[in-house]
Amino acid sequence: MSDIENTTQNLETVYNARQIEKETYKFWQDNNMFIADNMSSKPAYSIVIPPPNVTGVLHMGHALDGTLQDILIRYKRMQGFEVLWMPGCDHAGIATQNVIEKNLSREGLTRHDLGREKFLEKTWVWANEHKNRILEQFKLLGASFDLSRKRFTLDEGCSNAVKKVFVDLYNKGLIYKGNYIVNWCPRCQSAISDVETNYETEDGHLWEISYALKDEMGAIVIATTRPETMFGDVAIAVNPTDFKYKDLIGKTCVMPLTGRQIPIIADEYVDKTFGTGALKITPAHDPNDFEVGKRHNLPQIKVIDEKGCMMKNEYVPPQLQGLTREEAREKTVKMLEENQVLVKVSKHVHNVGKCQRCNTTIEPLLSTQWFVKMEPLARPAIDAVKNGSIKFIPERWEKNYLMWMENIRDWCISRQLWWGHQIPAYYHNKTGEMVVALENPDKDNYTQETDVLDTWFSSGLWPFETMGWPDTNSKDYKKFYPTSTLVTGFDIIFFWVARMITMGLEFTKQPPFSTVYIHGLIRDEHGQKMSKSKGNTIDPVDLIEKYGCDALRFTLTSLCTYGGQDIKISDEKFEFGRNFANKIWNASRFVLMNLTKKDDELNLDLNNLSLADKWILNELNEVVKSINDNLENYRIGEVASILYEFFWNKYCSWYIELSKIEKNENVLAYVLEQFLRLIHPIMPHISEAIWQKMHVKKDTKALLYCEYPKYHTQLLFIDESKKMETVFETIKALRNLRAEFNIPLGSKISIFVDKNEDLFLQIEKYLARLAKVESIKYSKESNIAQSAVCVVDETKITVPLKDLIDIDLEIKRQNKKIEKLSAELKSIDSRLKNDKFINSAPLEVVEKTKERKSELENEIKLVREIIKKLA
RNA sequence: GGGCGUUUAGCUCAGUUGGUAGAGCGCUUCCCUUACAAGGAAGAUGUCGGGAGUUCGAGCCUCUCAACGCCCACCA
Repeated sequence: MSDIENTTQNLETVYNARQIEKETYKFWQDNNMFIADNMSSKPAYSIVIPPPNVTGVLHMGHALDGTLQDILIRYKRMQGFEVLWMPGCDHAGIATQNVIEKNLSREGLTRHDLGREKFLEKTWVWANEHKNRILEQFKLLGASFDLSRKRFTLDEGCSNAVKKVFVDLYNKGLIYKGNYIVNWCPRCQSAISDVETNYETEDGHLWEISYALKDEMGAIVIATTRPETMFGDVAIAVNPTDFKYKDLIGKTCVMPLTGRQIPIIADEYVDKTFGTGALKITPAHDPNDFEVGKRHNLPQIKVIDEKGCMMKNEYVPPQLQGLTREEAREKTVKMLEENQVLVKVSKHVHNVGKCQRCNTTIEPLLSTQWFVKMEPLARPAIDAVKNGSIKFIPERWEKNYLMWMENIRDWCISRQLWWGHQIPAYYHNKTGEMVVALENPDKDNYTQETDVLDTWFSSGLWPFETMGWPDTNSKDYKKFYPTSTLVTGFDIIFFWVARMITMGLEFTKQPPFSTVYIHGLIRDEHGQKMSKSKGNTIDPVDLIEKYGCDALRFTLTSLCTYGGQDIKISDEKFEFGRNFANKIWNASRFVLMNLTKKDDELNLDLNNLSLADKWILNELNEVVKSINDNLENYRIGEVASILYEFFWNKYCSWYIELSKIEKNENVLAYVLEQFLRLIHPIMPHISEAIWQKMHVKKDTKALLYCEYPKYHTQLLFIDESKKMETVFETIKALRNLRAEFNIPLGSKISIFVDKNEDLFLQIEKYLARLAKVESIKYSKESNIAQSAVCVVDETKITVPLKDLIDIDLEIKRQNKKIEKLSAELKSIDSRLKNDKFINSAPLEVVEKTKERKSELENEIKLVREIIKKLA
């Protein structure tokens, strides 16, 4: 029939995860199995990877995120979709520039020593060296992404897309340049956006400073947490309804230390109850003051520079000029004290803005920046989620997204960095006239804007810039855009997801994806965020080396809950996946060793099945149904536990054991093969490797391409399944009895049963092997004087124990059972006696309860009789 | 200030149409039974955070309180 090559091969005795994983991944890659075909007639399913930073190394977050994407991709591939998982990296503006600058500083250099061009050259060299590293690491996860399409947010295609988007938005009036107060990081030397600013609670002080009134006695006392900014004050503001200060509004006061004169104004923004109820207005260094200043047409006086130092200008006292913010604060306070204008100092806890990248305290600073007007872009992005064309899973993130979108503020997109997309605006060298265009209109006379764009500006275009946009006729764009599912953590919903949605809708008129699958964040065993500085990171590469990639994937998957809770991990947790992989290997090894037929795939003869065969097929069928259902609904953790339970506790513990008694090779192989398909998305390597060894019909080249199992009604065997459950209960009861009476497995037992003769005849061989039952006799009445008895499904199984029996022990055992049964009966009884239950509960439930009642009553009756006879 | 999440066995956590609780690890006893000791068999363990309500019936729904965590806002 088949030649020797087609014979199922045996598996190695020891499961060497890493070796198998390396070989298997190479097999897929060498055969180009991850390459998407944009001319395929199959329906498309596509995912774009959240592009990891070029600076990055693989961490547990990637491992989880990558695994989940790969599971979806592999599942859909097996379902017959033409899948594309688009890989790539992000240029990570600030992060990368920081790395290069740090390297330079070791040589005692700054980027300015090199100049822009040289610096970028150096950065490109570094980026090119590193941009493959992280995607190479993703391969260790078994990622089935299409590396032939690998992209980079600074590559030519992305750069063109960025330029086009910028110019279009500008022409539509949705990008503007202006002088505004922004979050300035004195260390990064750049503006950053609101979402890149984190607030930390700090212990500070509230200083109350007296400002003397001009031309009259008296003073007004203001409260501030930042006295060093006072040199930029342009007014004192009080609440118009504050009677304390009613008479002062409109008057002028004289600033301490500098003697500059500023007006007292009224503005409703001022909180009467806070501090002294009087507020100094410093528009150049506080966002709220900036607004107040604009309302009252006040000047803006800058006293702190881009480095966070006091400026050298007429407003700052000479002895403070050039000092850092911190030094200046200390000295200012001292000076105020000396001048006896410091009225009060109190401790004050407040929130201080920090740069997300380097944790430096943000300086709100007046500067000229580029902004995207978000409100018009947000509206369709809100609608898309509200009308369901984009769905979040879990749903609760929708609310989060909508709340942010509905209160959206303009997005500061310019960064004073060199690494990134240089803004396509050009200034005339002489006139200063500005042109926003794809190309420099005249290289001799125009100079390009030096600012670059926020990194998230280009990643916001990721789903379509990677598909060939702006060429909407490109094959990839037509086949794979819009993408299907976006998989990411909740921490970048605002940074990334929201921006992709706004940009996608604006420029492609379609939502960039239909589902956003949000998973939890990986934390350490104490629930702390993992970070290098805390030293609590776990390296996925180490875990893969130690436990294997499939073990890592399975463990992570099994920890995913439907609600997307954060996942706490520790090294030992991965033993769970390792043990399961080992179990799969060993069970498969047993099956393969026992296959004699050469051509056994799917030759299921439904007319020639034993009770056990029907049971396992029925179980498998139920599993198939529920796995498909759960995968469609992103309940991936559930999928892992269902497969674990089925394989370990059904297939291995029972079916394989039964097959040692009575073997049906077809079923044994069929169930294993189907299981390998089912587990493949989660544990791709081990399943593929075993499948390659067992599969003989090679009509499909790889498990990766096999059809994902489907539910079949002809595999429903409900009655047989129930019977098998009785068999298992019987075996368990007998084993329990053995354990309780300390009967060694070596000594066989005989049993008497009073019912179900047909079934017991059928399962005699099972009981013989699995419960060491020597003989089964049938008798309505059995002498139980020297016996132990178990009752399974109302069948009385009597086990004569001769002198072995300890009657007291047996009575105790039976009484324990009565107790358990009675407790249940009691509660069921009270339910059934309640007319309201009978009337209002569904008929089905009432019937079920009644059935259970009669079952319990019978069992209790039987056990009572047993006790009576024993006593 | 606003919003969200969590609180279930010693530990880590599952538990979606409401029908008196599950897994893994750990623990106890026994077993190297010819796939697997990273294994097998048999067990023990919970007033499901507190309180109230709806219901015949609540871990699950409503309200309330408490503890912990996160996000947004940013009263100087």
